[in-house]
Amino acid sequence: MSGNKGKIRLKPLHELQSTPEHIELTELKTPEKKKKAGKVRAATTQKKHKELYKNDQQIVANRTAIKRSTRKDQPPNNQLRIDSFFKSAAKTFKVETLPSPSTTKLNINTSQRKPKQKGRKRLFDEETTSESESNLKSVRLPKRAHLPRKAKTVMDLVCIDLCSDPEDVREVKGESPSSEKTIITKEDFQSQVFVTISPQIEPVYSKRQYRSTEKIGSQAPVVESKSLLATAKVQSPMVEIPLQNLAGKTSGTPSEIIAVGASSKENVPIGRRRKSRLCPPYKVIQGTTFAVDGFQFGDIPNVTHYFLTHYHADHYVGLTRKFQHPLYMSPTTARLVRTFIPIDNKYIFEMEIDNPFKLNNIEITAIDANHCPGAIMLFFKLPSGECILHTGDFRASFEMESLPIFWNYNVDLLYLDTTYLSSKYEFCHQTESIDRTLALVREFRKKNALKRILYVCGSYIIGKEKVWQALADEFNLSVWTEPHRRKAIDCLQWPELNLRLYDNEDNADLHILTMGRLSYPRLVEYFEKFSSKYDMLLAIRPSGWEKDSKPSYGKKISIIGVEYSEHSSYKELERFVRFLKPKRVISTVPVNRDLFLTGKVPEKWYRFTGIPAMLSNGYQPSISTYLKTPNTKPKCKIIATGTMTLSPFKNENEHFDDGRSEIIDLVSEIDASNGTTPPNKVIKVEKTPSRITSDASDDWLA
DNA sequence: GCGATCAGTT
DNA sequence: CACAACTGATCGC
Repeated sequence: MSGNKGKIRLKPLHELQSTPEHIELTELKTPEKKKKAGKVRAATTQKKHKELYKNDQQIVANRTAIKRSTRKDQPPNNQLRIDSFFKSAAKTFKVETLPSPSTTKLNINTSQRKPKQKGRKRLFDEETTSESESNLKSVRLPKRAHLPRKAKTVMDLVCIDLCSDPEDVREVKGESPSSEKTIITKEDFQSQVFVTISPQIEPVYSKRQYRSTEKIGSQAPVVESKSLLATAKVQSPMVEIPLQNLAGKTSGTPSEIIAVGASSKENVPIGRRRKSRLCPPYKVIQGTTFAVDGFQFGDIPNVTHYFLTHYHADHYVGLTRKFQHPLYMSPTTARLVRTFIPIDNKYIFEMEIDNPFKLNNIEITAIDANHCPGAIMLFFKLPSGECILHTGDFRASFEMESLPIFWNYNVDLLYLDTTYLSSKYEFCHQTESIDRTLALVREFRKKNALKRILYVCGSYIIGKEKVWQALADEFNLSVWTEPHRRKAIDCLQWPELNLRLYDNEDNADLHILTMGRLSYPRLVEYFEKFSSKYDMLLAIRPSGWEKDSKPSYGKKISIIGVEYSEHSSYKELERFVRFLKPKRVISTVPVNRDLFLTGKVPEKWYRFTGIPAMLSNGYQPSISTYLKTPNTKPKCKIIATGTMTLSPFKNENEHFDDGRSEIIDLVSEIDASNGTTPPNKVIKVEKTPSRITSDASDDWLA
């Protein structure tokens, strides 16, 4: 693995210096029109709904379902199980789920629901042998019936508006959060909280209404509102940052906001939508002036530098051409941003992976996040010595545990991607997902050996590339994708992908399409265009939600759902947190689409006595990391048979208390305070070696 | 046309 | 139904 060192490529800071100081923390006026350098949003052209498949009565005949084994102990023959190979890996990983208050909290919704059925909802029934016209229509037709957007009102619905006026909201909830659950009384709300009022008659309820009573606590007010729930949660121990320091300013229009108790029906027009929301505390790194993936909150007070962890819409949301602050990201993400969001290039700064640099006297290292291409985690070393890791979106892996930076520094505070923070989320390694996919497709090809097959694979703008790359390689397929995604892929500088790509869809046997197009009716529609050239279409849908889904095989259209996740599974999360053993953990993932409501990581994962067993064993890369990474060799030093170190061996005595050691760090320092960029200033930190014992790196949890 | 927001989709 | 990450529509400027 990399030693988290090397050179960095940053722009001279003096170019940048003028910007943060002179930017007013008010909203910037729209600049004069620039050329259309790329749209973030897809064109919103009116889509005409065709009548579907009038003559397509025979589509779903002849289902010869190939059963995919979902049992993990019975992988396909051709497949090597990672956790079998590494005997000590996931297999020996046994942790009881704990009935912590947070878990209860998270599962409240679930517990009130009907018993779950397993697996994804089928698009069409397995037993059905033909799909009637009306059936198809019923799937396709129900577009949304739009209600006018202004049609919000407060009737018996009380809306606590978290987002309109941060100053006031802060007063409400800004008290220092206690470590215990806070009970909020109805009076608290009625005396202080503001609501959104609108003059319209028709109430528009969101799909899900919340009765917050049981959810917050028995004494919580009975109010139906998603936002109220959020407000309450801000006081919960999940948010550990005092809001006073972090709440974002917004430009809430006073007319939008009136206090509870005012007459709701006479009403102030809702007017323009609020410009920005209140910034949740986890968007700003404690003890710094850095914001991570927080672009939809206007100019966040006291924030001088912004970071974008990866180019996915839910993370760059709010990032527009008007953005005028220093913005840091990986080179890949930077290429994507430059391609799709016409931000002035002078604000874009690239961080090379594993190469630390300094900003405001804080050392920052970008670490590969094992999410989508260009996704990074951020490691901050504060002048106080405190270390903070922000995972961004990530998929924890054994390989990550090999990173020296995690061995050389204790993580005091962990901002964690808790997307799958529930024990029900368990899925296999990506390589296993791919193996399963290939096996299914191989079988499909065998059964339809004489047929001409058009392959379709679902994808986001970026992400899931490994799936279709494996398909293309295995079956020697030429690939085409939609122009927008093609532009994105070209930014990835991933030669193996580009080798496979063709500009013309007619020359390609594998089409990469937006996930949303992989529904059965849309595939039928899609296939019409190619029906003269192909006999069948096989769609592969890779998603974390495809667990236990069965392939649907039709006469023409077949769909295979593949369990494939770019986020950590529950167990991977737990393992990672236990490995790092941070002092505190803050979740960065909202639950129920409420920015202020995030998951709570079980304290058991990081508040245990003693040090993690792994640390006592010294530095241990997983064997796969070691074997696959020839670069590690220069850093390795065989010091005895059966013992090795991945760190330069310098001085036996310079061990930390916990037995860890530190490798050489090369740090290019940029002094933001005086605006100068010391030419290649390098700070050398040299510390001691690591002790390597065996590769039993996974036994420490047992 | 742009940006914000919401609903709907896999 | 869960979720992430869109896509598409609408609204206000």
